[in-house]
Amino acid sequence: MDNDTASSSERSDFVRDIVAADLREGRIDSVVTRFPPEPNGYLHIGHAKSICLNFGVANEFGGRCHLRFDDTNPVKEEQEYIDSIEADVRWLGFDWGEHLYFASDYFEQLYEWALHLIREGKAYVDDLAADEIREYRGTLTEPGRESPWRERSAEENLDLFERMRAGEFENGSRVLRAKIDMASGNINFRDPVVYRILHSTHPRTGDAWCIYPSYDFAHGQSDAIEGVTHSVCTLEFQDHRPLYEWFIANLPVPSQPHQYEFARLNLTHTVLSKRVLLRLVKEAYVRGWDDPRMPTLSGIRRRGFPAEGMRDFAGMIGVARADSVVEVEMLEHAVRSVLNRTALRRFAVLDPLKVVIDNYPEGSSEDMEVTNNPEDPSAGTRQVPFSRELWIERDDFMETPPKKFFRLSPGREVRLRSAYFITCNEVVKDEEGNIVELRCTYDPESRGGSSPDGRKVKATLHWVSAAHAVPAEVRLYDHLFASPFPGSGGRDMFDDLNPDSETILGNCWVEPSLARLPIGETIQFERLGYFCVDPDSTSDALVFNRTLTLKDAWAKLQAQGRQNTA
RNA sequence: UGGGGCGUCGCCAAGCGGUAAGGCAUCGGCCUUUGGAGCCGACAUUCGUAGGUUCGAAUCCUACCGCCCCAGCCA
Repeated sequence: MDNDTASSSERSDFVRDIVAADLREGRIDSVVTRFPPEPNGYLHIGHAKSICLNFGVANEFGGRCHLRFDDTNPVKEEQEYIDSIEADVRWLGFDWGEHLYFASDYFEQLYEWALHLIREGKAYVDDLAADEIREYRGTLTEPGRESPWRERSAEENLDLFERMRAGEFENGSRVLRAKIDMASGNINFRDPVVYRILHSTHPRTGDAWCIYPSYDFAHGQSDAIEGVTHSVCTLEFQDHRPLYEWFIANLPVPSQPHQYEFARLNLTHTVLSKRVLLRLVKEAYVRGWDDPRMPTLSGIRRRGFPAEGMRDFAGMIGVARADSVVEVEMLEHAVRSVLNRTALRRFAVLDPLKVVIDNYPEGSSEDMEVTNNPEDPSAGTRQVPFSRELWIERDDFMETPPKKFFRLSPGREVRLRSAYFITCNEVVKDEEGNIVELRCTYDPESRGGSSPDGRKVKATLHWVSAAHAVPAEVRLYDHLFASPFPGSGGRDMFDDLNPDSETILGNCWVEPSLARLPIGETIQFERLGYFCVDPDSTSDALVFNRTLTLKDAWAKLQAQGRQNTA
């Protein structure tokens, strides 16, 4: 398991500080954490932060991390989500070993503990309807009122609760509530609901139960059962911590876990909300949970992001308690940095322009040796066929080049990467004046890409031999949301969706070796960006996804120019 | 206006009484057979504000200001 990237293991944060101190001062013998997803959707980048934290801490301190599904609400949960979550955590690079658990494994024990509370006079069955409970709860500034059913006898409560379990009552007709303090400033203490009636089939327990524990009643006790020492969750659960502790203190649980909260991840141009992601999928704004534009782990995987980049990112952003919004550029940097080191370089032309080399022998071809990865000599070289007719990128040519355009133009000589120097002599156009072909000559002495006379050239272009190239579809991706803060300023988030988040190019040519690239491997199209094969590919129809562009100084210049003239 | 949190560079984030790490972004320069990568340099006299304690404060105290979370039988 490659969990110890430099960035994550060297960094410290308040959670790691607490764990280190607890270990050092003997409060615990070994650390136990858990990642507790509810299987009601797919995991996203925000979850990755939590996964890296929980598994990372366990790995670094020689403890263990459990994967526990918080499956206490059967109306929203599905087996599909359980399966995808397991696959995503594994993909991220973490291993829970034998420690796969489900809150539903503890339903019987939780039920016993509910009985315990009733016997102690610390819980009661309430007949109030949901809206009445809300009314009785009071407001943020006014205390609540006690339910008329609050003082039932333990016997009556026991009888009613058993009958709730037996299925005698309808959904919503009664709940079990902890009896704490209706006047507490902390609303979680105003007799929180502990069990509700839900006649619903559960993905794991089927129809064995029709009452289900609430999050507050299930979570801490599950931690206690598993011997979790540090129960790490996000900030919105801070107010629940006193309740978490109340249950632990009032129940005969086998261990004393503690809860710690950190700030959840927010990313610019991105929405990390299961509710919104579910809507994007259900209302077909995207093609599915694994659409390459989705911030889900399955989405970024399909997009070509390496798990290592995701982990490095988690290490870079740190863990703290202050609300924050991380710029996506940081994630993109982490991904590019891994890919620059590992991705094989290949040639592909996305918007082809024909080049004919007049002085190159007709009908012949030769193999050029091309470096696979200049960052990694051990990646070796490959042979790429070269011939008289080639495709180059349309925007690598300009008939009347502006000041800082270094690429090909009439009369100008450039290098074809790892091949020859060529000079453009003639621009061929159709009746409408569109450039359809460039007539060029090459310098046979410049084979490999340098001239014996030491002649310099200002640009290097990528190319593909027309006779050998393989056709492909290439899907370009950009931020799903055009605004850095979707939905800010009172706008509807969905109005901030980027209409150009996906651009499909159907007329691309890639070098022959790409016909056999396996799904899941991300490579670099030289000078263009990182790409991977999409699972939509078939043996005779290649489809590539653009993972990320390369940083592009020329594009930036152009953008600035456009801004200045606008 | 109840309760709980948080405020250090454009964005993350170290710092835990001894005189502001690092990363991303940005801007220069070098180098380059990817306008990629790499390299070098610049980038907070100041830590929400105002007072106080101290030889010394981002770190301690007080007050104020701002932002976030909580009124699901969701998690």
